[in-house]
Amino acid sequence: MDQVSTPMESYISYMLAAAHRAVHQTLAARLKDQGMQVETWRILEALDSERQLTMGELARTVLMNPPTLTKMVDRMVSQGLVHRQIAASDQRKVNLLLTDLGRKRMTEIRELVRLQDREILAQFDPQQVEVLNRVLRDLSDTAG
Amino acid sequence: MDQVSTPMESYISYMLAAAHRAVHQTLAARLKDQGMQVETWRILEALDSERQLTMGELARTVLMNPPTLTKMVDRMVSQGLVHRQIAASDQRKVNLLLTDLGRKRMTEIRELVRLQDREILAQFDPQQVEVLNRVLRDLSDTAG
DNA sequence: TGAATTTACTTTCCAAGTCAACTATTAATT
DNA sequence: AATTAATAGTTGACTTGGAAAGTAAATTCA
Repeated sequence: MDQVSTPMESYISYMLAAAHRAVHQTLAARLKDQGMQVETWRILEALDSERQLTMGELARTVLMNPPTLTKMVDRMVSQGLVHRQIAASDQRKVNLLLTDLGRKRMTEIRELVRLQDREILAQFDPQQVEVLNRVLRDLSDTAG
Repeated sequence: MDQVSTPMESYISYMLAAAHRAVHQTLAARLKDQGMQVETWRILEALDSERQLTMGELARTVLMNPPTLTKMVDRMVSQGLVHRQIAASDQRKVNLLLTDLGRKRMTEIRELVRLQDREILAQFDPQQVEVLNRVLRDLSDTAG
């Protein structure tokens, strides 16, 4: 795969898109074998770390727009991975909770993701990894 | 905007997605004011640097799947930004060419993109920028 | 040479995403 | 307290994206 050297590579938005796409696609392919989508796993993972996440909080965490999340959660509910619970404190809010199946699937998939992470990071030295994390974190705050 | 610190941030695929999303969204918002989409601009830019790009080459360059590109090019043709030309050497191939309008729009937008790039990179020191470029380039080769 | 294969691109059909409008609930104002 | 405004989430109409099939041209090979 010889990627032709174009001036495109001088734009950060492009380089980020390219790197993201490559990493996302390999991960997606692996998870697909397990009948799992990257975004679906991300939701499960987020629900595991913070308990009692509302739809809004979750949307921000998993980088989705609210309508997209609502529809994806609908599918996940019908797959038995999560269930909705109206918050007691505020009836407008919806808390999402993992089912046992959801937690089980999440744990399995998590290992695959960590494996890929290790494979990917193995090609860089620790300083590079540190800079990457630092910079990506700062870039994430670029937008509101 | 206080992004809660979650273990999500320990996954590279997530950090890449977050950084990409943030940068993409601010850029998209600016280009939208000019009635331009990021992907549309990317196509124009690619066509400007390499002349006589076929659909397939272009798809790889601008990080799109062929069917998606075909449809986007259809729209761009009807907007008068590009036009198709069947390659003389191989009748299966389609060369895309910038129109005068396409080239004009591209030049205008390019400045906006470069401006944002400068703003973003200003917050990092040169070594960080160098590592970022190096690492993103390597990550792009993660997938085929 | 002509049948089979590969390559380039497009189309089709269906799944998924998005904007704007909508409902319900809570908070703020006067 | 009653009205208005703001917030949380969902819905609906529309657009876009993607996998797989379709078309057509070029290439391989028997």
